[in-house]
Amino acid sequence: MNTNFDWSSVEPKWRDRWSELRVGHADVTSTKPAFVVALPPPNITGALHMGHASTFSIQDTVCRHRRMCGFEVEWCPGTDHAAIATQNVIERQLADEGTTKEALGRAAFQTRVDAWYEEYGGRIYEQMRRMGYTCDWERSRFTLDDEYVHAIRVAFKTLFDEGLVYRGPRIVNWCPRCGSAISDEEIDWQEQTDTLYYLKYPVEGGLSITVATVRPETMLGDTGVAVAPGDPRYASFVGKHVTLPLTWRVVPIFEDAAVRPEFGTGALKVTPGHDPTDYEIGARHSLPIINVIALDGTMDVPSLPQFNGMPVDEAKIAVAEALRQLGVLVKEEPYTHDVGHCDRCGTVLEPLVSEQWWVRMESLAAPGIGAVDSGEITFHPARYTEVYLHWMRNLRDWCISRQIWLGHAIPVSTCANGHRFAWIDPPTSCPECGNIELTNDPDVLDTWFSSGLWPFAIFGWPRQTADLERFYPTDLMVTGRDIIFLWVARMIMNGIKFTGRNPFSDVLITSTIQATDGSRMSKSKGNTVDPLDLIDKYGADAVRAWAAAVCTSGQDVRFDDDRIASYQRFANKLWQVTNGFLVAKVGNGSIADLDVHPPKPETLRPEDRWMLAELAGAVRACDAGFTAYRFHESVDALYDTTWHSFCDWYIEIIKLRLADAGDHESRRAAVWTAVTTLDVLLRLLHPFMPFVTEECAQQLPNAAATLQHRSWPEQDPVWNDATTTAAHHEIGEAIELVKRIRALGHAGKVPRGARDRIRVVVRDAEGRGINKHIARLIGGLVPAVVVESHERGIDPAVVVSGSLHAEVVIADTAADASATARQIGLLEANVSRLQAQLANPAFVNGAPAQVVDETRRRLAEAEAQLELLRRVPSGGGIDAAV
RNA sequence: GGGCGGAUAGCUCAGCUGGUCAGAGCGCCUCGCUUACACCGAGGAGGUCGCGGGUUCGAUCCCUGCUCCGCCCA
Repeated sequence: MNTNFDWSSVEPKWRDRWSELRVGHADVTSTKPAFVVALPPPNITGALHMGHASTFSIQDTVCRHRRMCGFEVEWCPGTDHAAIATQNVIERQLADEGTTKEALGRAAFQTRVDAWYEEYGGRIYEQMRRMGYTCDWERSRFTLDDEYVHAIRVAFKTLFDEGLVYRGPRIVNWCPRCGSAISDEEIDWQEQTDTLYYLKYPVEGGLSITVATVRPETMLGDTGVAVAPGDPRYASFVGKHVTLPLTWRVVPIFEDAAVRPEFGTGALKVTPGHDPTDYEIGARHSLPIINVIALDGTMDVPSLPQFNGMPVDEAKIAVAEALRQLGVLVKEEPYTHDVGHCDRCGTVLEPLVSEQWWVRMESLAAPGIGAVDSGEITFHPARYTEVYLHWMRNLRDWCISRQIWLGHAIPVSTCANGHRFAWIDPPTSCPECGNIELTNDPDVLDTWFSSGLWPFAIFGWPRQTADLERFYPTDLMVTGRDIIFLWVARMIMNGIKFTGRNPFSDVLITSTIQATDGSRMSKSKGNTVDPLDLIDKYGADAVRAWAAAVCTSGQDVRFDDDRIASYQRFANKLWQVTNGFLVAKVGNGSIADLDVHPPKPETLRPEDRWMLAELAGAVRACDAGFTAYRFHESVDALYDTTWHSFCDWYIEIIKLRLADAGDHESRRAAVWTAVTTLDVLLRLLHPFMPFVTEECAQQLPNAAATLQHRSWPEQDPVWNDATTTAAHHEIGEAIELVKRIRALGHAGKVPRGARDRIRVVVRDAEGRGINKHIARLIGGLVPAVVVESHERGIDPAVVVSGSLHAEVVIADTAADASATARQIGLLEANVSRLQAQLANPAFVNGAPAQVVDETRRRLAEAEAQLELLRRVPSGGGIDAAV
């Protein structure tokens, strides 16, 4: 018989149960207050990775919590068509088959895509179910759904008609492999070491000026040389002209603030056609733009056939060599810098000017800034507020067109008469002139354009659906910080623009999961961790609890097997105390035997109230964690209370009472307290560890079909009343005393069967015996016999805890004075420190009275304890005090 | 170049608005297979809280400089 928690058999059972009960489904007609989360849609053909596991787990935890708090929770899941990523996959497949998408044609290519979606689509949903997520699966959305496409077209047409979307030539980040523009936010910057070339250009009047560049091949497209304003080295050059070698073009020297005088020589070659900064400089000085690099990443310089058609890498060498021949290349040195790569395929990006669709951001950004600036939308942790605002205040127009085949076609057509118009339903004629010869725009939309509509498009916008009415705006957005710009910002701007409302009120940015060594997890490095493997190894509960315990501090988190394992052991501990102890032992194997009629408060023993007070603390800490989005505080408090307060102390304390069948009233109070405590803890833990808590709760009396139907625990007045507070203090002292007795070298090592060799006398501060109940309780916890007095002439070891102290004697063994001596040493150090503090008039006068009083109290207590420890062992006459 | 975050026990990390805040988990050492749990229990060792200044009666916690990591923006 397996005596441990077996998640592999328990998890499928509860997944099915939650599904049957439609736990995740929200009733649009419910009268409960709504709590809504829009799941950031993962790629439809992707696999669950650690980033998903952490952000999704937290969303599920919050949703489960809110359900128990009485909210109608809508957690709407969905998937993204991931155009570039999917197209890359299909293209690789085609390459393996020795063909290309162009050879295949659009229609056949689409068939391949559909087959791919068919085969792998929805796989991630299965993986999410394995994590125990309670999304509203019945409302799941896909960004290629007809209804969603409709929303995208309406949004686009609105922007188009208002002039907020335009088409025009501008510099873009071009991926030669994908054959498409990508946005600034999709650049993967990688550090690499190249050569910095110093080129000495002739200047009119026999002078020369030297520029530094890592891209000599672009000099074929240079149209100027810039220096920093007021740079004394070049003051006399400004206004003169340079004759560029090779092209023999004559270009001006001028000043521009973008030039960093300390870089290179302080003179910058300006290539508006192939560098974003240069493009802006060129615009400021009306420089011509010359394209010298084609869309396929080869040189496009027909007038220089020796370079024309050459890949840029080769051209760089060739141009440098040609310049060297001319004596223009005067110096080379290694140079390390960041180079932009396509974050989808890793190809080095080529900045170049091309015709694209753009969104004017200014008027969209302003209200998006206001919503966060005013506090209507709150970021957690708060420091991301500034990150967001800084980005929003420096927005450039957003390139939304992509030259790929897969995705949402840009809903724009042009008629034979040149009228260009946006449409919602595919048009048959020009709305302006009726012409029926229409040409559709060949580009597709950036996927972030479509997913930026997510929080309202999922509920049917632009139609005024019941869902939209009920569930929008949403409440919480949980995601990683890498997509604050790509996504969160766009959702906020779009939400305000199209619905007039903020799409959510709170944004929780979770930490990034790093590899064990602190490096970035990536497939190419081969250091990724598959969450499904973790589930197999430790159970979904452990993975989820770990995610919650670790992923909300805002700091990056290193993956840690051992830490996850600790939550797996915790799940086992919960299962053991429930099934192995309460049900099997206390209940004699049957729930029915767990007599849990509420006892009269006066029959509760101090230790019962101690447990309830600890429980109250757990509820408070757990609630505080949820409120502040600091879930590790919740998890830590629940872990500690469950394992240490409940299992280590309370259960151990009541074992004697439970064994005493004669005292029904006491037994009932203990069973009730234990079951009540466990029931509350299970409910508190359920959002974090849903499987094991369901399994355990099912073993308790009056179980509901699922903990999701139970209410969130609220504190009972009894947990916090004066009697309980006093009991908490009293038992706390007793527990501390037990720890100190155990810490006596001998006591800890005496075999349990020989406990009568150790005798303990427990007394209060005045040296009187303490009440029998507490004495018996202590006796049950230490391997010793508690007696009323020692025989004359034996020196006991003494330990002290608050108002209690214990004198310990071990038969046939000299008293271990070292523990006592050590405690004396600690107390002496403490006393002198506190005395010094109180002797300082600046402290007594300057510190708050409360702090001074507390310091005095601690000093008095330490002195009293010290006095006791010094007196008793040497006094010898222990029994005289009785 | 600008900005943000981090530097606390051997490891991974908690420590919210300065006054028991020096903690947890894992690892390690010593005991114990005690009738829920060896996926366990009891006990223990281990840190001048990166370095230098400063503010304060008092700083891991505030300010400043420095060093070393990581990230973002340019």
